[in-house]
Amino acid sequence: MRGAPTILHLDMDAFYASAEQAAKPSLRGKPVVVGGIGPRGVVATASYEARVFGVHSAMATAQARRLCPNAAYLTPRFSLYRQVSDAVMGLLGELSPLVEPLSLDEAFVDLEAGGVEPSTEAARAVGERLRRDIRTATGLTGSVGLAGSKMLAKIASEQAKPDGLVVIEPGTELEVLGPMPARAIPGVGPATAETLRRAGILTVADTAEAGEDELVRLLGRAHGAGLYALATGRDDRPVVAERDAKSVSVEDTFEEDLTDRLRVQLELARLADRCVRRLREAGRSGRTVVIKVRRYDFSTLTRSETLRGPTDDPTVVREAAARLLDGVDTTAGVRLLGVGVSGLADYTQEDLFAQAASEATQAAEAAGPKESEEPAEGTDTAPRPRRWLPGLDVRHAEHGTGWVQGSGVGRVTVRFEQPWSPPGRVRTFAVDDPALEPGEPLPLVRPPAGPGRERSGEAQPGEPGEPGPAPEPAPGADPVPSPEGSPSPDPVDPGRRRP
DNA sequence: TCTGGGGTCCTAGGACCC
DNA sequence: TCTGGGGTCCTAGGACCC
Ligand SMILES: [Mg+2]
Repeated sequence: MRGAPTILHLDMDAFYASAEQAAKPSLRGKPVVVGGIGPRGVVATASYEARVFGVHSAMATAQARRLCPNAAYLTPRFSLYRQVSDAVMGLLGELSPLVEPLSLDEAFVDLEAGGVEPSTEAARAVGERLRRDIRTATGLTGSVGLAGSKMLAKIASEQAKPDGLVVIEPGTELEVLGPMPARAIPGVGPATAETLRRAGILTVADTAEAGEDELVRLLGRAHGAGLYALATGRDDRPVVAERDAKSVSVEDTFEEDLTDRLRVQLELARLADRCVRRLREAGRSGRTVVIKVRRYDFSTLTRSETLRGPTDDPTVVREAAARLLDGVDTTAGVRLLGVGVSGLADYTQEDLFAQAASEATQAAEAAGPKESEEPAEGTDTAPRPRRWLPGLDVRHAEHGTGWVQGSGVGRVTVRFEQPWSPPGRVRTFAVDDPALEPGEPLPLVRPPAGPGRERSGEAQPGEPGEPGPAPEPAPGADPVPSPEGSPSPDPVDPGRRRP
């Protein structure tokens, strides 16, 4: 606890959805849902316009479509969100060396460690300036909470949403916290809230009143003691700059349950390769391999095996995963598979032990050793068919850059617009039109077109042949409804909503 | 037409060691 | 030897967060 509100929590507003609206002028002010597009997808972020319809994070996309059929449903573009996140985190880094990112769109900042005078006025001024700078640099809004502890800074930013700033003055913690539902405390989720409710504990004040012993009895040692401290306003957790990851994992939910054992083995090997690729990109190796299997009925199990030493060898991880799968019955159908590696070490550390162990296993199984660096046989099946997922960037040889609005029955609908253009128009192409290719996200704020930036004779990214405001689509030029992606032609025009 | 993907931390039992 | 007891590692599962 501090005497001045110098712990800052930043939370970007509806981050993914807002980034999409900033990138796609035709979606501004309209309901936008970012998340899994497939039959088993869930919502990652809904824009505020979509939340009005009851759509929220973690909801099945299918249910969101029922509630809000006219929203634009977009697949996430993490490369864009990471770009924006890097810019925002860079601004935070100018405030203090102590920045603790919690996700792409959230972070704590210790302002005192950055030399900000420990007063409400100074902290507030820094917070407001930060919000302006974020808007200028990214075009997006973020909300800021300021308090004397992490928990209260986070609660303050929640209260500040959207596009606001809230200070919780040190000394007022308990009167602010007391009436709030226990669920408002970070770390109290559905299960804990239910346990507390059954014990008659509904508010934070109730939680504090219950006492530490009772909470430990209900929730266990660590959780009970931790919750008691937070409920009584005691929170001395320091802001710590980013730590090294402790595990790397990859998982996939399949559109339809897998029943064929060979297919299950193949997918698991692919996942192992993807996991190792990520591990290597991070410059790490790991000692424990874990697989995850979610069956048709959503029952989920994990199996793990610890090697004698850390590895980043795809063959070693693939084989460990395959061994672990041997002990799992998958005959009734599998909806998800995952592969993870934990017990991470710097990958410069030798993994000869693990490789030796793998070779021993192979010898025991009388299986000839494989090429270590090659993807598993059959796991690198090259061209999966190109999929035009709604929301993704495309470039057309003649019309410039745009994004996929929907696709189906052999056609793909593209809206040609850029973050800095007026709303653009829609055109439809055959899915295999050679003039159409996947594109990269454009920056949300137009890069300064200073001299020296131009590439020789090439047009600026996004400039189609025809400048100026886009005309309305010609009647009849519109595409057909799509089984995947947004309803065409205009997913969000309220004037076209069905009754 | 139910229920993603990437993580972190905690618990609990058995093995093993001191 | 016990009217024992910690640590630590491994494994499996679960809660929680964004
Ligand atoms: Mg947010």
